[in-house]
Amino acid sequence: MTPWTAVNSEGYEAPAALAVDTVVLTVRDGELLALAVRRDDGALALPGGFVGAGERPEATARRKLREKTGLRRSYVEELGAFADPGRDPRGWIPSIAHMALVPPDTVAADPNALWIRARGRRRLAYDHRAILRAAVARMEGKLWWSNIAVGILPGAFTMSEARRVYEAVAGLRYDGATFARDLKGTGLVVATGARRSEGRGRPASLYRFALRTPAWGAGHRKRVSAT
Amino acid sequence: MTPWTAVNSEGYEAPAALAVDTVVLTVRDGELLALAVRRDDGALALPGGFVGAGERPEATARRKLREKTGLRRSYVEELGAFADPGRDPRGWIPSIAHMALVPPDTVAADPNALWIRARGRRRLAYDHRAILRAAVARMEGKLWWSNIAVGILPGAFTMSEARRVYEAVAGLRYDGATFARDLKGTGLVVATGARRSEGRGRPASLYRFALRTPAWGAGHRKRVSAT
DNA sequence: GAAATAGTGTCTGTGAGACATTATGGG
DNA sequence: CCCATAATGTCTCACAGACACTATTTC
Repeated sequence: MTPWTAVNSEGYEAPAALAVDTVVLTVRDGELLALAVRRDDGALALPGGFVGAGERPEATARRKLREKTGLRRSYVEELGAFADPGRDPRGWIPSIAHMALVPPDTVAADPNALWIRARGRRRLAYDHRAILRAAVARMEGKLWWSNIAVGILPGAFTMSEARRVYEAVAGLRYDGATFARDLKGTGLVVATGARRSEGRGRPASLYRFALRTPAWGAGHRKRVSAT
Repeated sequence: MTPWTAVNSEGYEAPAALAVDTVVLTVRDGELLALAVRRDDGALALPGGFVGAGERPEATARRKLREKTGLRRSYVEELGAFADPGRDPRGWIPSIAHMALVPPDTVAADPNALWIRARGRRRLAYDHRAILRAAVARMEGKLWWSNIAVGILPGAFTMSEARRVYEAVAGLRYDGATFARDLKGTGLVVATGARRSEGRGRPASLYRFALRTPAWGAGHRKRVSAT
C-alpha cells in the first residue's frame, strides 16, 4: 500500500489526515476494562476515526463512541496528541487521543468491538498501547480529585458500588468506612435520601454526584496507600 | 487572504498544516512570565511554528525555542491539542501546545520577543490566551509533585530562591521553614554541601535537584493553603 | 436467630502550617 | 553592635487509616 500524502495550497507537505483515538473505559467485576475493535486483518485497535473538516476533535470522539456503544452523553476528555512520525503506516496522521468513561452495562453495539483488560498485555495496533497506558495513568491520577468517576457510576449509587469502582481504577483496596467518610468529604457527592436493598444485608443509602460536568473536589490529602 | 487548504491522496480534505505553539515560562522578581512574539501586524502571539514532515512535535517546539532564546536543553512537555475549527484564520491548522520552562536570566534572542505577565490580561492572537491559561494551570498543579521547577531554577539554588519561584508559580506565600522542610521531604532535591552568601544575613546552603529529567516525588499531601 | 452488608464512633500516627528560637553572616 | 537572613526545634490541628461496634435487612 502506498502511503497517503497531502500537499497544501502553499506547496508544503501537510498531514494526510487528523485522527482521533479513544480509550473507552469502564469497570466490571472489579476490573478496569477498555473497548477495543477487531480490524479486518485481525489486529486489535482502539476505536477511532478521522476528524472531518470543520469538526472539533472531541466531536469526532463522541461520534465514534456513539457508533460503537450507542451512548450520547458520556464523559470525554482529551489525553494528548500522539504524532510521532511513523506511528501510522498509512502516512503522516497525527492522532488526538481521548478518554471516555461509560457505565458497566454498556454493550458494544459494533459486532467487532470487545472489552479487554485495561492493564492487560494484549497487543494493539499502531501506538495504541501507549495511548491506553496514558489513559489508565490519567484515570488513576484524577480519581480522587475530581468527579471523573461520574462517567462510570450510574446516576444513583451506593457507597459500596462506588468503592468497587474506585478500587478497580486505583488497583487498591479501601476500607469501607474510611472510603465512605472520605468520598463524602470531597464534597463531590450528595445523598439522594433514597435507599436500595441488595439481597442480604442492611439497605444502602444512595448517593449521586453533585455535578455531572467536570469538577474538582476540595483540597484533600493525596491517597497513596490503602488497606 | 484566501485560506490555505490541503487535499490528501485519497481525495479528502486534510489539515493545511500541523502547528506547535509553546508557552515559555520563567519567574523573575517573583512574577510568572511568559514569552510572547510581536508579529508584523503588531499582535502578540506565543512562539510557534509548523511541524515538518517526519518531525516530532516536541522537536518542533525545541527548535523554535532555540530560535527565540538560544536554549538547547530546556524542560519541555506537551500541554494538549488545540484544534477547534476556526482557531487559525489561515485555515485548518491544529496546534499541539507545549510548555517550556527556562531560567530567569534567559534573554529573548529574537528582537520581536518579549516577556509578558503569565497571569496578565494581554490580548494574544489566535486562541493563544487559552493555551497560556492551560500552561499556568498545569504548572500550578504539578509544582509540588514533580521536579518541574528544575527548568526554572539554576543548577544550584538556595531554599529561598526555590521558595520565591514556587511562590510565583503558585501565587501563594509559603513559610520559609515549612517550605524548606517540605521540599527536602519530597526527595527531589539534595544538598550540595556548598554555601552562598547573598549580601546581608547568614549564608544559605545550596541544593540541586536529584534528577534533571522529569520525575515525581513521593506521595505527599496536596498543598492547598499557605501562610 | 444467623449471616451479611451498611453505617457510626473512635483511636492513632503523620504531616502541614505556624511560629519561637538559635545561628551566622554583613554593614 | 545591630540587622538581616538561614536554619532548627516544637506545638497544634486535621485527616488518613484502622478497627471495634451498632444497625438493619434477608434467609
